Amino acid sequence: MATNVQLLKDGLRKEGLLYTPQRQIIWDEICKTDDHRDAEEIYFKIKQGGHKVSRATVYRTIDVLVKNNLVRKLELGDGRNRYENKLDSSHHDHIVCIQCGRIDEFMDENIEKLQDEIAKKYQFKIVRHIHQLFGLCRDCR
Amino acid sequence: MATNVQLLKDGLRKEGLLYTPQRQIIWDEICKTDDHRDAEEIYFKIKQGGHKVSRATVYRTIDVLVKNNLVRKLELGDGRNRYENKLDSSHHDHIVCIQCGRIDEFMDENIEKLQDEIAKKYQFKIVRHIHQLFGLCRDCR
DNA sequence: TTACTTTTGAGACTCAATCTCATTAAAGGA
DNA sequence: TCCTTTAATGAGATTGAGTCTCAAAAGTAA
Repeated sequence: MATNVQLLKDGLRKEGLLYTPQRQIIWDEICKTDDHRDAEEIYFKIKQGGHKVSRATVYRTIDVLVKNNLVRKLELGDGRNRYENKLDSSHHDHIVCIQCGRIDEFMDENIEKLQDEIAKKYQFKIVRHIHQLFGLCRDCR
Repeated sequence: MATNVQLLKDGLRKEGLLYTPQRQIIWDEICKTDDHRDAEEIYFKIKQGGHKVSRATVYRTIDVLVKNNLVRKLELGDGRNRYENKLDSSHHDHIVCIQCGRIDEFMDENIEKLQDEIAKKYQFKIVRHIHQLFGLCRDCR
């Protein structure tokens, strides 16, 4: 956990933000699992853990972490954003089971390259992308 | 517009739903442009056009049209879904300018194939996918 | 300590989307 | 045609994720 503390401190300093107990609690909670959880879940887990951090602070801090590349934001289009820590931070996209909610991660060098070509063709400077496959996983089909 | 009427009627019949003036008005409005508009925009355009259709009916009908493959739903992750008619319905994905909101369409056979391979590898049966590139368009970079 | 800045918390607020339920319209007999 | 049944509509209430407000608390620097 020690390195995680430093990661957070560095990220905050870089933005000119203060290091606070609340921000550490939130960052710790997000680092606890590799799940893809929404803000509400994270908020309640912190509450359950006996810590007192307000909902507003959870949302605000998650935004900070996303901006500072410590957390990846997952937009599944169902109205709730999910978040995952980027501790083992290789880029990947997601394949989601519409039945059971299972989320797997995939990464394909060739797709990434093709994306770059598309960007060039349309003269866009890409800053991020979303690539999600939705379907039935092996247990649900 | 004649064929559009038939498309709607067929789609509705297939689902055991009734053909109604409201549904026709909504479908007409969506066919009017190739823009990517949100439900609220479509609702107000109908209102402006002098027709009276309730917001609830607009939302409900759009859902029906999406389910019946007459309309494509675009989830950009900004809390508002966009819709476009699938009259000239070749599959495509979207490249979005985060500055001016411009939305272009792209399609890459190779990416589609790679997706299929990923699905196979993870043993998913894919039913839909989202692939969006976000960045700055040539006018905004 | 003092003066100043940033962060936090509680709850109000926003806004797209959904739900409720009484009313209205359509379909299919007889 | 009228009657019965079923489906759709409209107005407005409700939901729910997320944001905003602002007074209080905590941090910073001198």
